[in-house]
Amino acid sequence: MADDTPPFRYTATLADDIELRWQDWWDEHGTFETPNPTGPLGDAATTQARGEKLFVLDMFPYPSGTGLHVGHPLGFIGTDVFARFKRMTGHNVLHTMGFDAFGLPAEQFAVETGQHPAITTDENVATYRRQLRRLGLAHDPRRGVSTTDPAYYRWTQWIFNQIFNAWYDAEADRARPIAELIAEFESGTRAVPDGRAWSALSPGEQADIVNDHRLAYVSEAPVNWCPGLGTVVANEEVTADGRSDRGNFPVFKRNMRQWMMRITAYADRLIDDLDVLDWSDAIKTMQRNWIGKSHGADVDFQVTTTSGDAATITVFTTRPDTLFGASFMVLSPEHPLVGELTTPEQATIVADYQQAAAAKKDVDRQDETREKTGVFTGSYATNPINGEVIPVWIADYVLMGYGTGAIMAVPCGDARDFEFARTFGLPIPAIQQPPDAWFEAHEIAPTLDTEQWPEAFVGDAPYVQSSNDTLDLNGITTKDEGIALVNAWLESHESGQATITYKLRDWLFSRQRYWGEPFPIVYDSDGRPHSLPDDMLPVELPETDSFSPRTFEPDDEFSNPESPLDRLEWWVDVELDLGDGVQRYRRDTNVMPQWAGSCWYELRYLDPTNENRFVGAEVEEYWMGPRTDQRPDHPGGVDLYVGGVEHAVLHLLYARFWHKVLFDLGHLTSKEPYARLFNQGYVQAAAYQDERGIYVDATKVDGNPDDGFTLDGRPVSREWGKMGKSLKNAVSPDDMYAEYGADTLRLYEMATGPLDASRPWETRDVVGMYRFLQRLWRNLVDEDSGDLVVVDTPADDDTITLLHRTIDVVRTEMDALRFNTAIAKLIELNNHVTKLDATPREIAEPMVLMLAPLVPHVAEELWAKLGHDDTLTYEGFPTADPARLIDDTVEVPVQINGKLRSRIVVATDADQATIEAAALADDAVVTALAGGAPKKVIVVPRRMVNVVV
RNA sequence: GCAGAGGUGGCGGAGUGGUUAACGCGCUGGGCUGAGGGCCCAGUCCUUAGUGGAUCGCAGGUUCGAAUCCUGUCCUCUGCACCA
Repeated sequence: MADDTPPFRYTATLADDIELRWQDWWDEHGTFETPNPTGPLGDAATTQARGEKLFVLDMFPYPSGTGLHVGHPLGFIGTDVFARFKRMTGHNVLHTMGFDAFGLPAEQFAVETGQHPAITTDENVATYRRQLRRLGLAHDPRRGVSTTDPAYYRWTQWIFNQIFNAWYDAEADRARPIAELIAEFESGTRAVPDGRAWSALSPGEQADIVNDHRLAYVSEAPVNWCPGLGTVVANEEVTADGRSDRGNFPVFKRNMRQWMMRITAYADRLIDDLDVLDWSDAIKTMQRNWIGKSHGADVDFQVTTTSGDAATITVFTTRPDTLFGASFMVLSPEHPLVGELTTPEQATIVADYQQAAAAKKDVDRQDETREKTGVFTGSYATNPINGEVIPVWIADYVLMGYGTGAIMAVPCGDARDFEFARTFGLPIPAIQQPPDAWFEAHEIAPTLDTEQWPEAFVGDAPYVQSSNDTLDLNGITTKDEGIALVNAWLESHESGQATITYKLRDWLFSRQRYWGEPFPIVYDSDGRPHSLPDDMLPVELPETDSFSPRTFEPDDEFSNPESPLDRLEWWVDVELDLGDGVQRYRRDTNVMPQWAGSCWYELRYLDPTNENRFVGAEVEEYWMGPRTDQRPDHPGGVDLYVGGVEHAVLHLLYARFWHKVLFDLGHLTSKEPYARLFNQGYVQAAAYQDERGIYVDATKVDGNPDDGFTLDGRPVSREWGKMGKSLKNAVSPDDMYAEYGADTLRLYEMATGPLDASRPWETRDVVGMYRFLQRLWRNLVDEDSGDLVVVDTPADDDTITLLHRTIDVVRTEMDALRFNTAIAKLIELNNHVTKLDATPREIAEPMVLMLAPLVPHVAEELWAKLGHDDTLTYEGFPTADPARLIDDTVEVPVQINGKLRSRIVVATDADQATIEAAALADDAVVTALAGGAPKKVIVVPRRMVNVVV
């Protein structure tokens, strides 16, 4: 900077001074502390005075070791602007931020640096807090919880116990305390599964039955074992190509004894309640797809095993109406009946096929482009609906993990079955008459001879060749009707039943890692789990230096998980009195997955210091209770939740599940955690790769799109990607603070586009918003003296009108989270003020207030210079005078044949005839008419006139 | 393949039946300033320079009038994917 820069110009240095000063002021005055109606943070009077409640929430940030980049705070700034705006329009706004600090990446970072994860986590959190504070976010600092704090995870463990000590009553369609289940067994109102009397069971047998009902249960089941991570992971954490979400290691299906959460009990409610959520259809669709509910039927096919016994193959189908077209069956190679159905002649070929299928990686098995493969078992089954004897095959396109692991193949109506039948020369009977248009599209004449069909017909069409002695579908045209008739027939003939299946599996909840919440569970000498009572919580994570998990070669499928906690014999072995006198127990050595802490954090924000309850009942009802005043079916929950789409199925599904359990058990009044979800876009940035395809540091690249890009003289190629460490294109907010200040950064991020759109980061564009703030500053402050230059003389009429129009638009746009257009309007107003001889106070004050949510520091500073001695946080947002929104006269475009030819000025309330007369008198129109009469004149008052000649 | 979102100046984006292109960046010229930077003004599709013409992925259509509505088509992004 040169010496002659005016001392009070709005420079980065001045911005830095203003911003730090106001951040301290806000902290000292507790400006952003939000009162609760009651409880530890209770202040009923202030709560009342602040106005209607509003809970604004950002997705729980995970404090990574590399600190923030400018892409992270996009949503944080958006929620801050919105929350500040709402404070100024009479709302009691709750907005805070804590940290999701447990989990794999924290632990991996700790392993890399050799530091204990507790230390690195604390450092990372401190860095995040510093960087976020520097942005001027108006968070209530008292509520910023961390999941790694024992005072926090004490309640995470308490919630686990609630889930453990609950079961799902399918009849009541809700979770209930496990004690009520035991009471039902004891009283005999609920029958014991094997029919014996409850009192006849040993205590151990009783415990096993009860444990089988719990919402959190230990089970030996196929799980995703990831040797590269040394832990099992949930289905949701496995990518489509069978690798781990974190680390991209191979994942293997293995039977292991693990903790599961019975999320499947909630499948229907998780789908149905999507209807009452204000979420995007895209996210709702993703959740529905993940839950994957499909209606269909289980159909029983009778077979005779090679040893002559009768057996039943049950298949699941969504199209029982096509049963008449089932011409063969296909079992998964892993299906338990395969052995008994394989004839000696086929034994070798079947065994070979099974072996080949087992050896295939999931990746290969899911490659749909490959040829259909499969082998015949040698056995035949009977189609229950028409008595046809059909061959039983095995093929790896049928998966054991879905439905029953067996399908009936209806090749005429299913693309895969069709392809399979063609490949192996199996019959393809037609059971529907496709419409003529279908044949035309395939350029063949209509025929039921499927030999001529190029592919399966999938859709609604009249059934043909679909009848037996007691059922006739022929002529029926809708599949719903067909399904209903076949289902009824199957049930009355005891050959099957209507049923529903889900793709959703129970949630695998345990991890063999160190950096997570320990389970509040111990095992007795029989190996049965017991939850620890409240007064033994929290179960603190034990101190140890050996926090690294045992990991394996990523493809070492048959390795076994070893939890770091297993090694801590002093901690694992305990003597406790759980009611039956002091006994020895072994602690559970798993830890919870990272999702646990984020399943309920929004509830702890409400009442972070409550030591008696995870959240006070009245506090929860105040902040999250159903807003039936807004709409009758409002489920309750956070008023605005902002975050990226990447959590569409993981976090959002898990959190909804926990919330519903807590709701069922009577701990909450809201039945959903997040009433409104808004998905922000991402900040993308140019990333560069060298000739080897390795990403290089984007800040060191020279060049431009026309001449190409280089690094140290060598060419590099450019692409756009999500900003982050892996693409080496991160820009730190610290650099932006230093160069322009936080207000400029905030403004730039909000101005580059609507909040839900992804946008490229261009550091060189930031200067535009910096200049805007400089012009704003100069309109109010003398750059040489620092004195206010605002005058108390009234503003002229045009300026006042512009002010009110700006207020009108800015209010609407901010309320709708469209900050980019609000900023554009404010720039226009400021540009107009720039042209005035002096800035009238009656313009300056509302302009500063309107800018306050966006650029709070400079707004506070100007507000103070304008003579106010308190923060503007709770000042009323300016209100537009409706009379100022309408002019006396209006300029109306005059079109001739739809082309703009002239403009006329008429009174705003002029009637059609007056406007038409004025238009016809216009020179351009007179010329165009050349003395003739117009064919037609269209007049839209206040909008336009169109003269057709 | 299926589903969803989207294609607007050199760039990010406004505008969703009525004056197309708000606001910002970049670029060009001029002015102020000792240079730099900054600020101010004008311009930035074509143009024979006209109160001219074209234009919102492409092609049709509806309408007095289309970026906006409809049909088809191409492309991009996101999600799902042998799910029975």
